[in-house]
Amino acid sequence: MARKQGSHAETTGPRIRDAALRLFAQHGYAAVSMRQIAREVGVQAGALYLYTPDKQTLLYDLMRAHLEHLLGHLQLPDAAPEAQLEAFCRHHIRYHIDRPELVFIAYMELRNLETGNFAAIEALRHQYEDRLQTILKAGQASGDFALADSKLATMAIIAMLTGVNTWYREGGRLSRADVEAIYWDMVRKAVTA
Amino acid sequence: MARKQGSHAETTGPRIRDAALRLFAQHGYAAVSMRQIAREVGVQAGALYLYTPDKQTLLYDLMRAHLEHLLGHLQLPDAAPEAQLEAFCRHHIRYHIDRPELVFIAYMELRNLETGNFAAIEALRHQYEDRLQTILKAGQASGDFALADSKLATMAIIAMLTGVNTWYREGGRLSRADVEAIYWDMVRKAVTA
DNA sequence: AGAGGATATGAACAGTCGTTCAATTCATCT
DNA sequence: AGATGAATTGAACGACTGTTCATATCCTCT
Repeated sequence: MARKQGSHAETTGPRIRDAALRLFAQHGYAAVSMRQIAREVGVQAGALYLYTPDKQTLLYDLMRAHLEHLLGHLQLPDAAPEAQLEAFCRHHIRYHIDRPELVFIAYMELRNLETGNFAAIEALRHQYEDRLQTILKAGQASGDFALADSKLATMAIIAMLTGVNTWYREGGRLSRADVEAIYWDMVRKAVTA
Repeated sequence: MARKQGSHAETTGPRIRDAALRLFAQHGYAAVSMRQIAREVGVQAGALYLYTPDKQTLLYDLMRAHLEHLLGHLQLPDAAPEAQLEAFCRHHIRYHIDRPELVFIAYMELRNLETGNFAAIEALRHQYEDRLQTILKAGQASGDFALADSKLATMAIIAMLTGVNTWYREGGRLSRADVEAIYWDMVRKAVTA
């Protein structure tokens, strides 16, 4: 007994990642079984292993793709620190609003990564944080920003911006442009001299 | 076969909650088995059920106790909005620094609560958020604060402050008083007119 | 000394877990 | 038409899951 329909090799892979993403975000990595993912895709559990070596890699690939995409799309203008910071904030919020499930997983499931995978993801995360801290330090040096501690300010800003995903829902009271503007205003005031 | 030593009724209960707290925080609720918790306490799995009706209640009780404690200890001075906001921020940071594992669980394991338990926890969380939003609205009314949106500012401030637990480690570069002061400075600037 | 209750054990239950693999089906190519 | 190989099934593996319960032990009270 095998396939009931034609071949689906090109679509099954992405559909597995989509289902895993959705289910991991909803119930958590540990609470989701390979059989649940398979059912969602409309396939038997064994078939998943044609597309991923194991469950752990399924999680790791989702997280790595997310962080590489986040880093790759961060384009900062060759401008003053304040303009760079604005670009960073708007990029961060926009990206997070567009991919709530990926963002959620990348933060929540860190502890379910095996040692080597965890280190790789953490390295990417630090790269991203460093981009922000570099901006803040430049602003300190130029006198544009007044910060007691650039590392702490980095973490505070990222936490604040990422928090948008705890409440923002598409079609709500505020548009994405509103949200960007309001958050940027608070960040600007918090760091400005 | 049964107990090897004397009775431990008064200590076993708390030790189970401690072990559950630590293990849930480290590996996640779904990834921790009752047998792991029992092993940590030095007891067989069956004995856990003398102290909790089931695993779910173990989680729920931890989260409820945490939020009730957080709310119960929030004493705001009868003063101007800025002084109230400072008290709120310092309380929040202090509380979070002191109980990183409880805070972590209360946020991360929301999705593992059954419907009724989830609603109860969410109600407590909203109560806490409302305390902050009330301060912010008062500041808006008095002209002390300049906020585009008090609800959004509430969420932004809480996210920023809670983020302290992603990086703060006891005995690190900054003292708890330093951290409180730096965060409060950023919040004050972000909301001030 | 003996009874009674609180505390704990350890085996058992039925179910689920991630993963493997021989067998099977289908599309494509010759 | 027949062969090839990719795609998939479904059964099976041993291990582990939360929970229950008869049984056993120890402390306390009489």
